Amino acid sequence: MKYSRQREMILQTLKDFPVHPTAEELYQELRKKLPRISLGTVYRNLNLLTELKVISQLETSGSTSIRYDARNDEHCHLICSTCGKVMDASLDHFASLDTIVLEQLGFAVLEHGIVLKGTCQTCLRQNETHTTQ
Amino acid sequence: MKYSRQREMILQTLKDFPVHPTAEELYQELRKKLPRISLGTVYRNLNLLTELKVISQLETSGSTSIRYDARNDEHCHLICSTCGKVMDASLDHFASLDTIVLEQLGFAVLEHGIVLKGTCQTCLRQNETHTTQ
DNA sequence: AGATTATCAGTAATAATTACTATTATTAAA
DNA sequence: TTTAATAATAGTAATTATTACTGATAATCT
Repeated sequence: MKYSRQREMILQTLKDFPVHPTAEELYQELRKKLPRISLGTVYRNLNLLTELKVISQLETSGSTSIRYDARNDEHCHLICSTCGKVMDASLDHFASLDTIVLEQLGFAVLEHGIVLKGTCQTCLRQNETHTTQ
Repeated sequence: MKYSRQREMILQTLKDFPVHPTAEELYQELRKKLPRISLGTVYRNLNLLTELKVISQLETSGSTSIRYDARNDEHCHLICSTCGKVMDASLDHFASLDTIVLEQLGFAVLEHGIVLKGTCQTCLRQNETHTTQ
């Protein structure tokens, strides 16, 4: 596997992206720095990096396009229904989960895809403020 | 909203489907009973039923096509990496999860999208048998 | 430097989903 | 029950997301 400036920039831009982007969103951002980069290159490298477990793909119910995540360690995603923000959370919080699944269902968990939708701290606070006024 | 035979059959066929099918898979099965049904009708009704919360869409990382689930009550999916089988599990097993997320992360969970990949009971047993032989 | 070959840009092809339109079928009212 | 209104359909076209292909470019090895 050879080094390429494009691949490096794709990975770096994904890491710097504020939200987990689609290939298309990443492509638009990349074009600012590498105007001649092609969408195919973005896809090819995202797939390659995913295979190599350098990055990962998000669980996305409904949405038709794949979103990518620069983190490769297992973690879960919290999506705020109010502001739409996607937050990362460590899986440490759910350490007991695998044990429960194994004991109660006889299923040995290897990988987690956890997406929780709800209200984030910020939106919860604003909600409180509004209702008490 | 008017009754239609097509919609009824779509829902029934989804319920009877052994695995959580894509729109295309459902379409192929439906054609056996309603040879003139169109793929657009399948999509339109699956979307409609999803909006009405009669059915739901699965969390599917990577895979490019949406899979549908006749269950509308919240539950999680266990996917066996060995045999590919998709099993349903109640969320009761993870009752503590929401509390942990709220206390430790300040996030109020409303909806769960949980997909766990691993080895199912059957494949685990076969594995044991093989290794002890 | 020169040979080898992974990677690229650009474009074409495929797959999944949605939109459009004329026709059909369900419902409600005369 | 006919009739009118309109939701839903079949069939097709269009759109969107992703992958495949090809000749040119650039990284690496000798």
